[in-house]
Amino acid sequence: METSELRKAGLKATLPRLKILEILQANKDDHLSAEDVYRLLLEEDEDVGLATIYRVLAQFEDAGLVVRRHFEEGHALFELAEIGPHDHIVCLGCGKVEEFSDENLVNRLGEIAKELGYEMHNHTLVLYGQCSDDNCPRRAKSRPV
Amino acid sequence: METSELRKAGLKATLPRLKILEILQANKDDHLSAEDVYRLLLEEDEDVGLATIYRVLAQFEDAGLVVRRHFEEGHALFELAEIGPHDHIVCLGCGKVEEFSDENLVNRLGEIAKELGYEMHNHTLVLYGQCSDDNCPRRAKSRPV
DNA sequence: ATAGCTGCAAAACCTTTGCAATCAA
DNA sequence: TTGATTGCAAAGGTTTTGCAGCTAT
Repeated sequence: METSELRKAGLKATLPRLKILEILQANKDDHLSAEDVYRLLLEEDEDVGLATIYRVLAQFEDAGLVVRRHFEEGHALFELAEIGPHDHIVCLGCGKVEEFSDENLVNRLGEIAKELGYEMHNHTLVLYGQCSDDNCPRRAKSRPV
Repeated sequence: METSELRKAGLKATLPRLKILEILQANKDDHLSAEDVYRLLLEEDEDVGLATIYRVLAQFEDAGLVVRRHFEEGHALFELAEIGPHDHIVCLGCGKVEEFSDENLVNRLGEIAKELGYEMHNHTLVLYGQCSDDNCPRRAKSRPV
Protein backbone atom coordinates (compact mmCIF):
# COMPACT_ATOMS: atom_id res chain seq x y z
CA MET A 1 0.00 0.00 0.00
CA GLU A 2 1.30 3.44 -0.89
CA THR A 3 -0.11 4.84 2.30
CA SER A 4 2.77 3.40 4.26
CA GLU A 5 5.30 4.82 1.85
CA LEU A 6 3.94 8.23 2.64
CA ARG A 7 3.83 7.66 6.39
CA LYS A 8 7.40 6.51 6.31
CA ALA A 9 8.28 9.83 4.72
CA GLY A 10 6.47 11.68 7.49
CA LEU A 11 3.63 12.77 5.24
CA LYS A 12 -0.05 12.36 5.89
CA ALA A 13 -1.73 10.05 3.43
CA THR A 14 -4.01 12.54 1.76
CA LEU A 15 -5.92 11.96 -1.43
CA PRO A 16 -3.89 14.42 -3.53
CA ARG A 17 -0.64 12.80 -2.43
CA LEU A 18 -1.89 9.31 -3.14
CA LYS A 19 -3.18 10.31 -6.54
CA ILE A 20 0.07 12.01 -7.47
CA LEU A 21 2.01 8.93 -6.43
CA GLU A 22 -0.30 6.80 -8.57
CA ILE A 23 0.25 9.00 -11.58
CA LEU A 24 3.99 8.78 -11.14
CA GLN A 25 3.85 5.01 -10.81
CA ALA A 26 1.59 4.65 -13.81
CA ASN A 27 4.10 6.67 -15.85
CA LYS A 28 7.32 5.46 -14.35
CA ASP A 29 9.03 5.28 -17.71
CA ASP A 30 8.41 8.93 -18.44
CA HIS A 31 9.60 12.20 -17.06
CA LEU A 32 6.63 14.31 -16.06
CA SER A 33 6.39 18.03 -15.52
CA ALA A 34 4.15 19.44 -12.81
CA GLU A 35 1.77 20.44 -15.58
CA ASP A 36 1.80 16.90 -16.94
CA VAL A 37 0.77 15.54 -13.57
CA TYR A 38 -1.91 18.20 -13.32
CA ARG A 39 -3.29 17.35 -16.75
CA LEU A 40 -3.23 13.62 -16.10
CA LEU A 41 -5.12 14.13 -12.86
CA LEU A 42 -7.72 16.27 -14.59
CA GLU A 43 -8.22 13.49 -17.14
CA GLU A 44 -9.14 11.25 -14.25
CA ASP A 45 -11.51 13.91 -12.92
CA GLU A 46 -9.31 14.41 -9.91
CA ASP A 47 -9.40 18.03 -8.94
CA VAL A 48 -6.02 18.90 -7.48
CA GLY A 49 -4.60 22.40 -7.58
CA LEU A 50 -1.38 23.01 -9.45
CA ALA A 51 0.16 24.60 -6.38
CA THR A 52 -0.48 21.42 -4.45
CA ILE A 53 1.24 19.40 -7.13
CA TYR A 54 4.32 21.58 -6.88
CA ARG A 55 4.27 21.34 -3.10
CA VAL A 56 3.76 17.60 -3.05
CA LEU A 57 6.44 16.96 -5.64
CA ALA A 58 8.86 19.05 -3.60
CA GLN A 59 7.98 17.04 -0.50
CA PHE A 60 8.43 13.80 -2.40
CA GLU A 61 11.78 15.06 -3.57
CA ASP A 62 12.84 15.87 -0.02
CA ALA A 63 11.68 12.43 1.04
CA GLY A 64 13.73 10.85 -1.71
CA LEU A 65 10.69 9.39 -3.47
CA VAL A 66 11.14 11.35 -6.66
CA VAL A 67 13.99 12.99 -8.51
CA ARG A 68 13.73 16.40 -10.10
CA ARG A 69 15.58 16.86 -13.38
CA HIS A 70 16.41 19.86 -15.48
CA PHE A 71 17.05 18.96 -19.07
CA GLU A 72 17.18 21.35 -21.97
CA GLU A 73 13.74 22.71 -21.41
CA GLY A 74 12.84 25.63 -19.23
CA HIS A 75 10.96 23.59 -16.66
CA ALA A 76 11.55 20.77 -14.21
CA LEU A 77 10.70 17.14 -14.87
CA PHE A 78 9.98 14.60 -12.16
CA GLU A 79 10.27 10.85 -12.04
CA LEU A 80 10.05 8.22 -9.35
CA ALA A 81 13.38 7.66 -7.69
CA GLU A 82 14.52 4.28 -8.81
CA ILE A 83 16.81 1.72 -7.54
CA GLY A 84 18.79 0.17 -10.31
CA PRO A 85 20.30 1.31 -13.54
CA HIS A 86 19.89 4.87 -14.33
CA ASP A 87 22.21 5.97 -17.03
CA HIS A 88 21.13 6.21 -20.61
CA ILE A 89 22.57 5.62 -24.04
CA VAL A 90 20.82 7.17 -27.00
CA CYS A 91 21.25 6.14 -30.62
CA LEU A 92 21.76 9.18 -32.84
CA GLY A 93 20.61 7.14 -35.82
CA CYS A 94 17.31 5.62 -34.74
CA GLY A 95 16.68 7.46 -31.48
CA LYS A 96 16.26 4.42 -29.29
CA VAL A 97 17.17 4.81 -25.64
CA GLU A 98 18.65 2.07 -23.50
CA GLU A 99 19.47 2.04 -19.84
CA PHE A 100 22.61 0.71 -18.33
CA SER A 101 24.54 0.87 -15.12
CA ASP A 102 28.14 0.24 -14.28
CA GLU A 103 29.08 0.18 -10.66
CA ASN A 104 32.77 0.71 -11.31
CA LEU A 105 31.95 3.75 -13.32
CA VAL A 106 29.81 5.19 -10.56
CA ASN A 107 32.58 4.57 -8.05
CA ARG A 108 34.98 6.34 -10.36
CA LEU A 109 32.62 9.31 -10.56
CA GLY A 110 32.55 9.45 -6.79
CA GLU A 111 36.33 9.51 -6.72
CA ILE A 112 36.48 12.29 -9.27
CA ALA A 113 34.02 14.31 -7.19
CA LYS A 114 36.10 13.72 -4.09
CA GLU A 115 39.26 14.85 -5.88
CA LEU A 116 37.42 18.04 -6.76
CA GLY A 117 36.42 18.57 -3.14
CA TYR A 118 32.83 17.34 -3.33
CA GLU A 119 30.83 14.61 -1.73
CA MET A 120 28.85 13.16 -4.63
CA HIS A 121 25.11 12.75 -4.18
CA ASN A 122 23.98 12.01 -7.66
CA HIS A 123 24.83 12.20 -11.31
CA THR A 124 23.33 12.24 -14.76
CA LEU A 125 25.03 10.60 -17.68
CA VAL A 126 23.85 10.21 -21.25
CA LEU A 127 25.96 8.62 -23.97
CA TYR A 128 25.17 9.44 -27.58
CA GLY A 129 26.27 7.10 -30.32
CA GLN A 130 25.47 4.95 -33.31
CA CYS A 131 23.97 1.57 -32.69
CA SER A 132 24.70 -1.44 -34.85
CA ASP A 133 21.14 -2.55 -35.57
CA ASP A 134 20.65 -3.64 -39.15
CA ASN A 135 17.52 -1.58 -39.51
CA CYS A 136 18.95 1.58 -37.97
CA PRO A 137 18.74 4.41 -40.50
CA ARG A 138 22.10 5.75 -39.29
CA ARG A 139 21.32 9.43 -39.40
CA ALA A 140 23.91 10.18 -36.75
CA LYS A 141 24.64 13.89 -36.68
CA SER A 142 28.09 14.06 -35.16
CA ARG A 143 31.32 12.16 -35.57
CA PRO A 144 32.63 9.49 -33.27
CA VAL A 145 35.11 10.62 -30.62
CA MET B 1 39.06 40.61 -34.21
CA GLU B 2 35.71 39.58 -32.84
CA THR B 3 33.96 41.52 -35.53
CA SER B 4 34.72 38.83 -38.06
CA GLU B 5 33.47 36.12 -35.73
CA LEU B 6 30.14 37.85 -35.71
CA ARG B 7 30.06 38.44 -39.45
CA LYS B 8 30.83 34.81 -40.04
CA ALA B 9 27.76 34.00 -37.98
CA GLY B 10 25.65 36.32 -40.12
CA LEU B 11 25.28 38.89 -37.38
CA LYS B 12 25.97 42.58 -37.64
CA ALA B 13 28.86 43.71 -35.50
CA THR B 14 26.95 45.94 -33.13
CA LEU B 15 28.26 47.36 -29.89
CA PRO B 16 26.00 45.28 -27.64
CA ARG B 17 27.05 42.08 -29.37
CA LEU B 18 30.73 42.90 -29.19
CA LYS B 19 30.45 43.81 -25.53
CA ILE B 20 28.60 40.63 -24.69
CA LEU B 21 31.24 38.59 -26.50
CA GLU B 22 33.93 40.39 -24.54
CA ILE B 23 32.22 39.64 -21.26
CA LEU B 24 31.95 35.98 -22.17
CA GLN B 25 35.59 35.84 -23.14
CA ALA B 26 36.71 37.66 -20.02
CA ASN B 27 34.80 35.09 -17.94
CA LYS B 28 35.37 32.00 -19.99
CA ASP B 29 35.90 29.88 -16.91
CA ASP B 30 32.50 30.70 -15.49
CA HIS B 31 28.95 29.96 -16.41
CA LEU B 32 27.05 33.20 -16.66
CA SER B 33 23.33 33.81 -16.49
CA ALA B 34 21.75 36.52 -18.61
CA GLU B 35 21.51 38.59 -15.43
CA ASP B 36 25.19 38.07 -14.75
CA VAL B 37 26.08 39.42 -18.18
CA TYR B 38 23.72 42.32 -17.62
CA ARG B 39 25.27 43.16 -14.26
CA LEU B 40 28.81 42.85 -15.58
CA LEU B 41 27.98 45.20 -18.42
CA LEU B 42 26.46 47.74 -16.05
CA GLU B 43 29.66 47.63 -14.01
CA GLU B 44 31.47 48.73 -17.13
CA ASP B 45 28.91 51.48 -17.67
CA GLU B 46 27.67 49.77 -20.77
CA ASP B 47 23.96 50.32 -21.07
CA VAL B 48 22.51 47.23 -22.69
CA GLY B 49 18.94 46.11 -22.16
CA LEU B 50 18.31 42.75 -20.58
CA ALA B 51 16.06 41.78 -23.48
CA THR B 52 18.93 42.40 -25.86
CA ILE B 53 21.16 40.16 -23.82
CA TYR B 54 18.66 37.35 -24.02
CA ARG B 55 18.26 37.88 -27.74
CA VAL B 56 21.98 38.07 -28.41
CA LEU B 57 22.75 35.01 -26.32
CA ALA B 58 20.10 33.07 -28.23
CA GLN B 59 21.64 34.21 -31.52
CA PHE B 60 25.08 33.22 -30.30
CA GLU B 61 23.70 29.85 -29.36
CA ASP B 62 22.18 29.37 -32.80
CA ALA B 63 25.50 30.36 -34.32
CA GLY B 64 27.29 27.81 -32.17
CA LEU B 65 29.35 30.43 -30.35
CA VAL B 66 27.91 29.70 -26.93
CA VAL B 67 26.27 26.78 -25.19
CA ARG B 68 23.22 27.12 -23.00
CA ARG B 69 23.05 24.85 -19.97
CA HIS B 70 20.34 24.02 -17.47
CA PHE B 71 21.63 22.80 -14.16
CA GLU B 72 19.71 22.64 -10.91
CA GLU B 73 18.69 26.24 -10.75
CA GLY B 74 15.69 27.76 -12.36
CA HIS B 75 17.58 29.70 -14.97
CA ALA B 76 19.91 29.10 -17.90
CA LEU B 77 23.66 29.55 -17.79
CA PHE B 78 25.78 30.39 -20.81
CA GLU B 79 29.39 29.76 -21.67
CA LEU B 80 31.55 30.12 -24.74
CA ALA B 81 31.45 27.01 -26.88
CA GLU B 82 34.67 25.17 -26.34
CA ILE B 83 36.78 22.86 -28.31
CA GLY B 84 36.66 19.42 -26.83
CA PRO B 85 34.26 17.78 -24.42
CA HIS B 86 34.08 18.83 -20.85
CA ASP B 87 31.95 17.73 -17.98
CA HIS B 88 30.43 19.53 -15.02
CA ILE B 89 30.08 19.18 -11.29
CA VAL B 90 27.36 21.16 -9.53
CA CYS B 91 27.17 21.92 -5.82
CA LEU B 92 23.70 21.17 -4.45
CA GLY B 93 24.39 23.52 -1.55
CA CYS B 94 25.55 26.74 -3.16
CA GLY B 95 24.85 26.06 -6.83
CA LYS B 96 28.35 26.71 -8.12
CA VAL B 97 29.36 24.88 -11.24
CA GLU B 98 32.84 23.65 -12.01
CA GLU B 99 34.22 22.00 -15.08
CA PHE B 100 36.46 19.02 -15.29
CA SER B 101 37.60 16.52 -17.82
CA ASP B 102 39.09 13.11 -17.40
CA GLU B 103 40.40 11.35 -20.43
CA ASN B 104 40.39 7.93 -18.82
CA LEU B 105 36.78 8.39 -17.92
CA VAL B 106 35.88 9.32 -21.48
CA ASN B 107 37.73 6.29 -22.77
CA ARG B 108 35.81 4.16 -20.33
CA LEU B 109 32.54 5.61 -21.57
CA GLY B 110 33.55 4.69 -25.09
CA GLU B 111 34.19 1.13 -23.97
CA ILE B 112 30.86 0.91 -22.24
CA ALA B 113 29.16 2.12 -25.40
CA LYS B 114 31.04 -0.45 -27.45
CA GLU B 115 30.00 -3.21 -25.06
CA LEU B 116 26.40 -2.13 -25.57
CA GLY B 117 26.84 -2.26 -29.33
CA TYR B 118 27.31 1.43 -30.00
CA GLU B 119 29.98 3.63 -31.45
CA MET B 120 30.07 6.59 -29.09
CA HIS B 121 29.92 10.06 -30.60
CA ASN B 122 29.32 12.22 -27.63
CA HIS B 123 28.18 12.34 -24.04
CA THR B 124 26.84 14.57 -21.30
CA LEU B 125 27.79 14.07 -17.69
CA VAL B 126 26.90 16.14 -14.65
CA LEU B 127 27.89 15.21 -11.12
CA TYR B 128 25.83 16.62 -8.26
CA GLY B 129 27.28 16.88 -4.80
CA GLN B 130 28.12 18.92 -1.78
CA CYS B 131 31.19 21.10 -1.93
CA SER B 132 33.41 21.72 1.07
CA ASP B 133 33.53 25.51 0.93
CA ASP B 134 33.25 27.14 4.35
CA ASN B 135 30.64 29.59 3.15
CA CYS B 136 28.48 27.06 1.32
CA PRO B 137 24.97 27.14 2.81
CA ARG B 138 24.72 23.34 2.42
CA ARG B 139 21.13 23.10 1.39
CA ALA B 140 21.74 19.86 -0.41
CA LYS B 141 18.54 17.90 -0.69
CA SER B 142 19.68 14.39 -1.38
CA ARG B 143 21.97 11.96 0.38
CA PRO B 144 25.44 11.01 -0.67
CA VAL B 145 25.74 7.78 -2.63
C1' DA C 1 18.27 53.47 -47.97
C1' DT C 2 17.03 49.67 -45.62
C1' DA C 3 17.14 45.53 -43.32
C1' DG C 4 18.50 44.47 -39.06
C1' DC C 5 19.08 45.74 -34.25
C1' DT C 6 17.98 47.87 -29.78
C1' DG C 7 15.42 49.45 -25.59
C1' DC C 8 11.46 49.68 -23.16
C1' DA C 9 7.46 47.92 -21.27
C1' DA C 10 4.26 44.44 -21.27
C1' DA C 11 3.27 39.72 -21.58
C1' DA C 12 4.18 34.88 -21.02
C1' DC C 13 5.94 31.20 -18.39
C1' DC C 14 7.05 28.36 -14.53
C1' DT C 15 7.14 28.16 -9.65
C1' DT C 16 6.42 29.69 -4.89
C1' DT C 17 3.80 31.76 -1.10
C1' DG C 18 0.04 33.85 2.06
C1' DC C 19 -4.13 32.79 3.84
C1' DA C 20 -8.61 30.95 5.11
C1' DA C 21 -10.94 26.72 4.83
C1' DT C 22 -10.55 21.69 5.17
C1' DC C 23 -8.84 17.24 6.52
C1' DA C 24 -6.18 13.21 8.60
C1' DA C 25 -4.77 11.39 12.79
C1' DT D 1 -9.08 18.72 18.64
C1' DT D 2 -5.21 20.30 16.29
C1' DG D 3 -1.55 20.68 13.36
C1' DA D 4 -0.92 19.49 8.61
C1' DT D 5 -2.67 20.13 4.08
C1' DT D 6 -5.21 22.17 0.41
C1' DG D 7 -7.04 25.58 -3.15
C1' DC D 8 -7.11 29.90 -4.71
C1' DA D 9 -5.20 33.98 -6.00
C1' DA D 10 -1.45 36.82 -5.89
C1' DA D 11 3.41 37.45 -6.16
C1' DG D 12 8.18 36.11 -7.74
C1' DG D 13 11.66 35.19 -10.93
C1' DT D 14 13.12 34.21 -15.62
C1' DT D 15 12.58 34.65 -20.49
C1' DT D 16 10.11 36.28 -24.67
C1' DT D 17 7.73 39.61 -27.59
C1' DG D 18 5.56 43.94 -29.84
C1' DC D 19 6.77 48.06 -31.36
C1' DA D 20 8.85 52.55 -32.30
C1' DG D 21 13.18 54.40 -32.98
C1' DC D 22 18.13 53.72 -34.12
C1' DT D 23 22.34 51.70 -36.60
C1' DA D 24 25.56 49.12 -39.44
C1' DT D 25 26.29 48.18 -44.01
